[in-house]
This record gives sequence, structure tokens and C-alpha cells, in this order.
Amino acid sequence: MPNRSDRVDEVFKALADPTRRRVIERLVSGPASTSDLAEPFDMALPSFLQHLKVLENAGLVTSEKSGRTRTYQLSPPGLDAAQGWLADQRRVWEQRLDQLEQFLTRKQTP
Amino acid sequence: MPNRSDRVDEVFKALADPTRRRVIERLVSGPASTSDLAEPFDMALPSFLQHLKVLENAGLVTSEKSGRTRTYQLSPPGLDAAQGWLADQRRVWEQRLDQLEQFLTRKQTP
DNA sequence: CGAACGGTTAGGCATTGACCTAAGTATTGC
DNA sequence: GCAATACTTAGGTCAATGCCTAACCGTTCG
Repeated sequence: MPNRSDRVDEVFKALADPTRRRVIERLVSGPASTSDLAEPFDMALPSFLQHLKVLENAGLVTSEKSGRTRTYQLSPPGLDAAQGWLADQRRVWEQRLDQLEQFLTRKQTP
Repeated sequence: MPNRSDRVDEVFKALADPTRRRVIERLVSGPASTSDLAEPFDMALPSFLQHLKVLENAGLVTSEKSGRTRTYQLSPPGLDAAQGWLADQRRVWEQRLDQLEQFLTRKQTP
């Protein structure tokens, strides 16, 4: 059973590759088939398929096969995992800066 | 010369490892020395140093050596790169959903 | 000064990741 | 039915990653 950290792990790992990020960038504007997605890339199809698998595994995209074509689409909850972690860090960071500022202010005007 | 995609690449790659994320999580609450950061991890120091190098390379942290201790601190612009990319995708995604909604609405009440 | 401390460098080994080619399977169109 | 289409599976290479131990360097303290 994958815990939260594992999930975040896979999402960031998936986003760490430029090919996969370009796929996401393509999918935000709407669903597409395997070969549509593969077309812009100078890469053998099996290699490209692996990237799609990584994305699907990370929960960033979903796919469905109908006939002989498979269609992919974005799965926003996947991106949420990454955004969530980043937002958490920023929250703590800003809270700390606030405390620091308060501390410095009090020090100056006691 | 690293372009934008390379930078985003390194940031996501850096964040893809749980050890490195825990270091960030530690650093958001304030600077710390190498050994302070290393202490919670059951790992040889040289191995841990590599993680710190990855984080610094990605621009997520900065460090400064004084005497024999090196102090690390968070560098928020690094996290911005990741947040920026994610925010861009969400923006396009939401714009597309809006257009889709408009399309469906018009179709229903022409 | 000399030992202990904090960090660094060098090198090695195992696993994973990104790519490939070749050969499959399951639709679909003529 | 047979060929083309759209993916899939199997296997193989090569570089990058994550970890280790051993040995080293500069700083501080008794």
C-alpha cells in the first residue's frame, strides 16, 4: 500500500523528465491518443510508451482503450499532490518569516 | 547555459527523493548545519552530502562555510520554479474547462 | 602541538532509468 | 480474409543514481 510520501515521490519523479512534462503540457488542452501524443517526439514508440506508463502510474493521467486506440487524459488530482506539498512548505516558510519579523520588530522597539 | 526546462528538470528531480524532501521540510523552519541536517538519517555522511549537493545544484538551498561548519538555508526562488510550472498547467487546464463549459452551454441554449 | 571534530574527496558496486530493435496481438478497412 | 493500423511485449545496452568504505583536509580546543 503506497503511503503519501511514495505518491508524492512518484509524481515528482514523473515530472522530472522533460518528455513527460511536455506530454502533460499537451494534455492540459485536451485528451489525445497514444500516437497523437507520440508524434512530436523523435523516439521509438515503445520508449515513449514507458513515459506514458510512468505518468499513469503516478496518477497524473488516465487512459482508456476503445478499439485499437488508447486515449489519454489529464488527471488533476495527480498534480494536486505536487502542488500540495509545495504549498505546505511555503506556508511553513512564510509563517517562520512572520515570526522572525515579529522578533526583530520587538527587539528594535522593546 | 541551462535553459528554463533544465532548471525545472533539476528542481523536480531534486524533489523526487524522500530524503531530499525531508531536508527541505527541515530547512523551511530555519537554517541548519550539515551534521544537524544529517542527524535524523541512517546514512553515511558522504552519501548524505550528495543529496545536499543535488539540492544546492537545483537552486533549492544555498550554503556557506564558516570555520569548519557549513550552514544551509532554503532558497525560495528554487521552489518557485516548480510552483510556477504547476500553476501554468493549472491555468491552461482551467481555461480549457471554461471554454468547454461555454461550448456545452451554448449548445444547450442556442 | 596533537587529538578530536566537521566536512570533503576518491573510488567501487548494485539498481534504476531511458533508450533501442524485433516480434507480437488485436482492430479495422478494402 | 488479408493487409494495414495502433499499440504491446520482450529483451538488451548504456549512463546516471544512491549507497558504501577508506582516506584526507582544515579548524578548534586542551
